[in-house]
Amino acid sequence: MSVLLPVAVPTPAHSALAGLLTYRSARPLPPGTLVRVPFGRREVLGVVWDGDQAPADTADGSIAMRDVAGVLDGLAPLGAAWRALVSFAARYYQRAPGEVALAALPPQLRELSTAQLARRLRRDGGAGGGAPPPAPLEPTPEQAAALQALAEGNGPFLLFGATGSGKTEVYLQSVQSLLAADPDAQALVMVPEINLTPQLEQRFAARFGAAAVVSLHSGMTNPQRLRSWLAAHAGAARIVLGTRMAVFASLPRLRLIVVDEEHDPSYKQQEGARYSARDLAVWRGHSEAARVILGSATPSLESWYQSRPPDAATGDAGGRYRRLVMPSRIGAGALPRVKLVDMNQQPRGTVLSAPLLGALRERIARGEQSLILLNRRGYAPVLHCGDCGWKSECPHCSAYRVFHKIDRTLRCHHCGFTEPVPRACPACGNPDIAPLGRGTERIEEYIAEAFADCARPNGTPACIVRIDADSTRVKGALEQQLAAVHDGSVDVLVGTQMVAKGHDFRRITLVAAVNPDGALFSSDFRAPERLFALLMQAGGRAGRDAAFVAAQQAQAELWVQTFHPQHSLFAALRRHDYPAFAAQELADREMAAMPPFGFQALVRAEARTQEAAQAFLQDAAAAAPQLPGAERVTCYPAVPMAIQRVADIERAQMLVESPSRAALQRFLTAWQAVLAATRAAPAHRGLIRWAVDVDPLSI
DNA sequence: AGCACGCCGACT
DNA sequence: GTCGGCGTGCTC
Repeated sequence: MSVLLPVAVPTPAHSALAGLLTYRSARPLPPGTLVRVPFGRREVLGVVWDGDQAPADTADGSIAMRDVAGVLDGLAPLGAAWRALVSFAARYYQRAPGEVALAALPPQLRELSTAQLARRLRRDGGAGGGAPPPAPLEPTPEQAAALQALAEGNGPFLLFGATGSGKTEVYLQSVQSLLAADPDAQALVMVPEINLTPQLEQRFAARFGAAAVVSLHSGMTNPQRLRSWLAAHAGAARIVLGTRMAVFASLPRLRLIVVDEEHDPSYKQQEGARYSARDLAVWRGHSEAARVILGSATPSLESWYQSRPPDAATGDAGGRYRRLVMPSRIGAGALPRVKLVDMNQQPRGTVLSAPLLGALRERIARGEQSLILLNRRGYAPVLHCGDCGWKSECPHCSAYRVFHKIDRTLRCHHCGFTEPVPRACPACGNPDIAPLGRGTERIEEYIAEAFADCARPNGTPACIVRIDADSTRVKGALEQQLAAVHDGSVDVLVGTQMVAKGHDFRRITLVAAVNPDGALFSSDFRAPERLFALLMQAGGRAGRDAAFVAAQQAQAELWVQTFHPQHSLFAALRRHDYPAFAAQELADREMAAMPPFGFQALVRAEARTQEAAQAFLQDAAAAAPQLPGAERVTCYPAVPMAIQRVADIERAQMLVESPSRAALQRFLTAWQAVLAATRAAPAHRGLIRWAVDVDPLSI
């Protein structure tokens, strides 16, 4: 006598067996139980899933079912809420439930045998524990108002707080009142980067005791991750602090989710199941009746729009989030003065303008620190005429076409419109047109030369340090370089956006963005949003130490060198006015039916040849118009990806768009089978793989 | 994704 | 003659 069980196993993303598999078991096992099951020639970890009758494909006896090989007893089954979250994520992001489920579990669980796990559980059994008496801080009036609104409403909340307004203290006190009110409750606190978890962990551990707090992020070793995961799953950990992966933590008594810096792109997973941890956090909060707080000084336009207040004049009922505002900086200096340098007034080819150079030299002479921000993101190149300002806009879209070096074409990644690269500027005939931002490779060398003759107050030469992905490749290098900045031995710090995040450079009084224009005119429609956030954040770093700034009798400054000083982004930046920037950007997005007013998915295909990759996408789209939802969905032509070839594999993509999220969802779900069938057709032999990215961050 | 099976070039 | 290249096919 045996029972049949649906089991989520890590099946490959796009194979015929994308769903749950059926196994036999000698005894019934509740959903959520972890099991080891034979799969082909190996044995894998699986999760018993929901549904009590055997799936149709196993009922007719055409598939020989195999027996569950082992049960990981001793571990409480994963809860219904967790399974619902995984099911939703798999459905929404178009992946197999097993793939999402197994990716959400700590890797070491996959390797541990039943006996090893039992030993492990005995050892870690006593982890966790009561919190020591917490020491609350007196909240400012703004914080008190936010906390009261948080306590009274259900959310989700968008906490719109300036850099230095004390958002973290609001998180801490929200968690604190939750833990005090409910002795079992758990809180999940997410941050974008691994670098930020140790700092935040210290603050939480200081407030709640080290035993109550565990971390979950990819920088941990597998045993550490397992330990944290088990503590959360058992309810021993009251607070889980982690990066995007933590959104899938098993938290049986979850009551509060905080997403700090909610606008940060690193909340979007960029491989495998491409989920947005911020969006899943909102879904999870709703599903488990947990309060959700999204916090940012420069919210994502999605969250900002979603938190708009009702408008009686237009009859707009408002967004689903509740917006809480904390505009004041505590204990920090005034916001930095913004200085725009019009690069049109500078000699051609200027890297650092004379006024900026002068300001930097002054700081060195006074013994103050400066931060120079380089924009070196791999934006898909947009062509540009240095004489008349022409840029490679798409005549059919409000998007910029991308320069493809490989076949010297300009392609719109939105609608697919393609032309050969013109010989000369179509607007003014200048033959010298080039990708925007060309020549920036030399910036770092130039900066080193520019300050070679500069001396600090004590006469020693100025110290210039560069921090970026290259200079920090060696483990510990970042920490070492940051320490040098903190102890004051560095005068000018040169870096990419990674230095602007989270680090508190209190003695920096000048921040300069020397080449931000690429983001104003980018093929990526979210680039302006990211630039604004970066500049606001970097500016917020400057002059945080009010006493230091006052002692220097200087106001912190944020310098921006641009060929477009009249751009509305800079006008808003000058006033530190995120709402004005967001209003303008949202108006543009609405005109173009882009997110949050439209919904997108991207299908990517990889093949031996570009033709094969595109043909697959075209054929799959050609077979799509009858599918449910298709009447409200637009499939654009397939285009080569911006980075067209990687390791001799050609890559193409197709944009799929709809004004309705539900229609897009229905369409994508139905389309999976078509894509799989298209892949299987003999005509598409050369195709290597394909994958769907729902709500892509860039197209 | 793994991990097989299967059919063609340079080695003991 | 084998060892090993990676093409393609399967996994309840």
